[in-house]
Formats: sequence, structure tokens, C-alpha cells
Amino acid sequence: MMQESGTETKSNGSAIQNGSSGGNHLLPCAGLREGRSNGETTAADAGAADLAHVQQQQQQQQALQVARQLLLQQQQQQQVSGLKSPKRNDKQPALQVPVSVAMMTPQVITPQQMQQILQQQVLSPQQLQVLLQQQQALMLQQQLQEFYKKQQEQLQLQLLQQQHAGKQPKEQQQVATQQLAFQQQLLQMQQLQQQHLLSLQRQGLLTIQPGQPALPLQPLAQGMIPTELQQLWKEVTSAHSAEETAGSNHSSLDLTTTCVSSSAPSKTSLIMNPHASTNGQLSVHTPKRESLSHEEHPHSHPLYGHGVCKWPGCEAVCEDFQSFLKHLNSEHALDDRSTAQCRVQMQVVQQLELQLAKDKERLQAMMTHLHVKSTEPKAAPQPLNLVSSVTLSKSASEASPQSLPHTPTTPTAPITPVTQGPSVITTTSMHTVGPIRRRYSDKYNVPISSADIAQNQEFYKNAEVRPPFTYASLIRQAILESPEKQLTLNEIYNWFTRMFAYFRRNAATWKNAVRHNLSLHKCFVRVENVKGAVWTVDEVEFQKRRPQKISGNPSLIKNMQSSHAYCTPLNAALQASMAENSIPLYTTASMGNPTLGNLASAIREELNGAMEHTNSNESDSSPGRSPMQAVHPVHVKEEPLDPEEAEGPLSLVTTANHSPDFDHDRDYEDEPVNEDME
DNA sequence: CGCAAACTAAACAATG
DNA sequence: TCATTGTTTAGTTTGC
Repeated sequence: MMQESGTETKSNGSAIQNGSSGGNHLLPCAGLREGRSNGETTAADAGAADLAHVQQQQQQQQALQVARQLLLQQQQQQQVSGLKSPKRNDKQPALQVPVSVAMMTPQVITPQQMQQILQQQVLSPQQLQVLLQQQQALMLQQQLQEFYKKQQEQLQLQLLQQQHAGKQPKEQQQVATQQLAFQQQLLQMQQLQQQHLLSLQRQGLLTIQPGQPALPLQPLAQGMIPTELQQLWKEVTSAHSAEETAGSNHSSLDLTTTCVSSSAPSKTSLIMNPHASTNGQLSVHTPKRESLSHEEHPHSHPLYGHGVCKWPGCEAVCEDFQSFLKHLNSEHALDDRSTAQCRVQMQVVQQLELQLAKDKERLQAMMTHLHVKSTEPKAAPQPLNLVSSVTLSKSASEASPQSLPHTPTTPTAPITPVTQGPSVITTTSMHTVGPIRRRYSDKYNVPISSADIAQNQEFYKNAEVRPPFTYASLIRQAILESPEKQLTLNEIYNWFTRMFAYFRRNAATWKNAVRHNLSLHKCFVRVENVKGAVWTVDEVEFQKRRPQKISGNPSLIKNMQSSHAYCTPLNAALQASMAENSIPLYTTASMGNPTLGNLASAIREELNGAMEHTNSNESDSSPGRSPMQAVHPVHVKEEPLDPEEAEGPLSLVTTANHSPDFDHDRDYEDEPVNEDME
């Protein structure tokens, strides 16, 4: 039969064809890789978490200041280059972001600015997190202040009119009642926001600097949560048409010179003006799209492309730009639905940003722990430099192909964008995913990093970024994540589309590739099942696939193996290895470089790769492997592994984050190819 | 430069 | 007939 012959040729006599291939070949350290996707800590590393928390507290104290300094530097640069209008942010992915004048006082940062910060990786995770939180608070406060002013004016006006009229006691009473209710509402919201701010401050995430008149926590200018704010906005402005409202409020919001049109819109104009040129849509990853200014390019619009309205979930065909505008005005006017969609989009962006912050925080913690002080231009040479520096420096150059010369003494200076999109994803465990996909790293600006699907799954779910993993690795991951360690082809498809936004388009291409990989690689074994054919993974074969990546670097492997074999905490292994081998290079060659993160990723990837293909499995009895190779795959993780859990045959996969039925039937069939995303 | 891995595309067959 | 599944080949890109 065809299936049998295919199986035989692929299995090469060693394959397990009964679907139980995983048992003795499961990666021993697996099963924990997903346990930290939300930053929780386990008992095993509670101490480390506490330590990290303390460090985080300290670092957060400096985060805002650093961020402001950075932005001030950017502002100065851009003033020099003549970029002053907040709308002139196109065509320059790197330094396109205008910065409002008063950056030394808390200001709302535009999505573009945030994007720039993220892209350039100039902020530590703590800094980013603080920045994000503070921006939220600032926007709320700004909006609230304006709203309060407006409301007060209206009330006063009404009262004044009625006093002059001296009539209509009913109306007067009504107004008074409204005023009372309104103030009660504001008080309630004030309490809410105070709690929020207190919470932020408690966490050290929000630093209210002394002597900041720009941030007076006025009694009534607090306590607003976004939805309430939006609702109030709508109420306040309901008398006007959407267009007029957008315009008038826009100007009325213009408290802060240039910041309003670019920053406040991240919430207000998004809500109030569906035509806002900054729609924030995946701003982190699609800079070119949002860089287009509607006003400056009359026929280009972030929500319009290829004759299709790109409003989320719309895709209405508009033959020309005018019809698009009509469509936009009619279908996506200011109403509850559009507002809700905006909110969703904002949440998507926020989620991505938070994910970024989290991962950068991890990286920062690692760096801190590894004594890599990013503020030191040059670190003292470490005593041990046993490892071939070629490997690591090579990795560094790979990891940051776009890095430009810059002053090493200003490590946080936003000199150059390093990468975009997935560059912000830290490499974390990814230990069951396996080989990363190097091929198109430059083409897609994908850094050389073995990002962790579990850790970054939210990112890949939302961002149409090509995951830097090979198809084989992804297929394997999909299969191993399934409860039965087997999937039908269609289930594999579903996993791809569920886990990666990237695979929600061009289905014909990647599905073909999936089938191709399933057929081609011996590690994938087709098993006839009651419900048809399913695919399983032969771990032995999969591990065999790995070529020697760092063959010229045996000392590293040796070091890793000798000191940290068998599921010792892998981060400890990394730390030891880096401390003994990598740090000198690291510190001398790249200190102060914004590509530190990429370098670290590259280093870790090297370690991963080395260990992954040199190691067999714990119980591996494959012939021809030396005992030294019987090491767990060092997919470096940030948390120690639980040996018990790691040894269980089912420990390869945890399905904590995996809901098999989650949008299981959602079908991301061939969507029209969106070239502008490529 | 050669090699190998990975990717893409496509042809083709079997199956439901 | 058509879509899906699976196999295979060919060409290209990329990293070593």
C-alpha cells in the first residue's frame, strides 16, 4: 500500500509505527517549557523570583528617567534633522518618531515612539514596562483633565444660563441632579484610578516625580478607567457629529503642544476619529503601514490597501479611495461597534507590548544575573575565555546584521534600529521546538533567536511574523503538544493557524510545506489510526536530524556537559557557560550595543544548538553515542527544571496553555495574499 | 566553492 | 468531479 511503503521508506527500519514512539525518547527536560508563559513562578525558583523582583524594583526606579532621556535624545536628533511634525513619521523606520517637547516631564508617548523604543531595544524590560504603565496613566489623566474641564464648563454654562433665565426650576433641578450624579461618578472613578495608580506605585511601576506640575492628581481628574472614559467621552460629545467631534475635541485636547495628535490619539482619536491616521494596528510590527499619513498621502490609508478596507474584520472591497472613504464613514463611523473594535485592536497591541516587556524583562534579568552591566562601556576581561571566540562573535554578527557603529559609552542611546518584529522576542526555552529557522533571517528581519513558542505564543498568535523555526520543528511541536502525541494533518494545520498568525495566510504554500516535511523527514511517522492516519514524531530521528552546528567549539559543549548535565537548572548552565566562556567577548565586543539582546540570544542559541544535537535523550540507547552526549538538550530556560516532571514520559509536553478545542474548527483557509505584509 | 538543510513550487496519485 | 492527503522531484536560498 502507499501508506505502508511511505512509512517504511521513511522509518528506515527504526521508526516506531504504533504511535507510542514518544515513550523512551521523550526529551527528559520537557514538560516545563510552558509553565512560565505568564510569568508565574514555581516553588522551585521562588527564590530566584524574589531576587528578580527586588532587582526589578530597583531597576524600575530608573526606568522612567532612562526612557525620558532616551526620548529626549531622540527628540534632539530629530530636531536636528528637521522632523518636527508628529505626522511626519514616514519613510524612516529608524528615526521617524517625533517627540513632543517636554519629554522631561511625563508625556504620553506616541505609538510610533513606543515602536521605536521597542525596535531599538534601548530599554530594559523594566523600563519598557514602566513606560507602558506610565503612558497608560498619563493618557488617562490627560483625557480626564480635558474631559473634566469640558464638563465643568458645560455645567457652569448651563447653570449660568438657567440662573439668568430664572425660570424652569424643573430643568434647574435636573441639571443639579445631573451634576451631582456626574460628580459622584467621577468620584467613583477617581477611586478606581487611585487604586490603579497606587497599585502601580506599589509595584514601582509608576514614579510620580516630585515637582511635576504636569501631573497634578486633581481630585476629579483621576479615577477614570478607559472604558468609562470612552463612555463619558461619547456622552460629552454626543451632541456633535462624529467628524466635528473628532475635530473639536482634538483641538480641545491639545494641551501638550505636539503630543496630542500623536499620543493622545492612541486612545482618544482612535475612539473618536475612525480616520485617525495612527490606528495602532500592530504598530510594533507593521511600522511602514502606520507610517503612512492619511493626510499626506491622500490615496494611501492605513486602513486601505489593495482595494480592500482593512478595518479589522471588514475586508470590504472598495474600488477606489473615494469609495473607501465613503465606506469608512458609513460602515466604520463612530459607534459602539467601531469603538469596540478599536478597543480590541488596542488590546492586541497592548498584549504585544506587554509580551515584549515581559520577555525583555527576562533578558534583562539574565543579563543582570550574568553580571553584564549594560552601563559599562567595557567590562573587565573575564578570567576564562576558553571558548572559541569565533563562534560567539559570529553569532553576534548574525544576530545583529543591521547594527551600526555607535558610541559604546551610550549603551542606551537609540542609535539604530536593530530589528523589528520578532527581534523583541527573547529567546527562551523553545526546547521542544528544536532547530530554529535561520534561512530568512535577513529577509524577514528575523533575528537569530530560538524564541519560545510557549513563552511567546501570544506574540506569534497575534503578530504576522514568521516564526524563526523550521517547519519540521513546528510540526514536531504541534504533535508533541497534543495529548496523544499524534495529530492528523488537518490538526497540524489547525495548530499552525492557531499558534501563528503568520500561517493564517498563504495557506497553500505552508500547507504544502507541511505535507512535504511530513513526508520527507523520517522523524515524522504516519500511523494508521481508527479515525484515519495520524502523524507522530520519532524523537530519535528528529534528534538525528540536527547537524553539528558548533563542531569547532567543543570546549563549550564539554563545559556544558561536564558541569550541568542531566537536567540541572539550565539557566545555571547557561550562566556558567557564559561566565566562563562568553562574557569576555560579550562584554568587550558588544558592550553597550543595543544588540545585546540579540547577542545573548545568539549565544544561547548556540548553546541550544550545541546541546540539542549533541545530546541524545536521557534514556537514549542509540549506538554510537558517547556518554558525554547523553545530556539533556539545553534549551536554555529561565527556570529550573523539575527532575521528576522531566522524567515522566508525558513530560514532554504540558498542555497548560494549549486548549485542544480552542477554535479548533476555526478555519484560516487561504486568505488573499497580502503582499504588503511581506 | 561545495555541501547540506530548509524552503518553495509543482506534479502526481490515492482516497473519500 | 473535487478537495484532501501524501509522495516525490526540482530548483532556490542560506549557512557552514
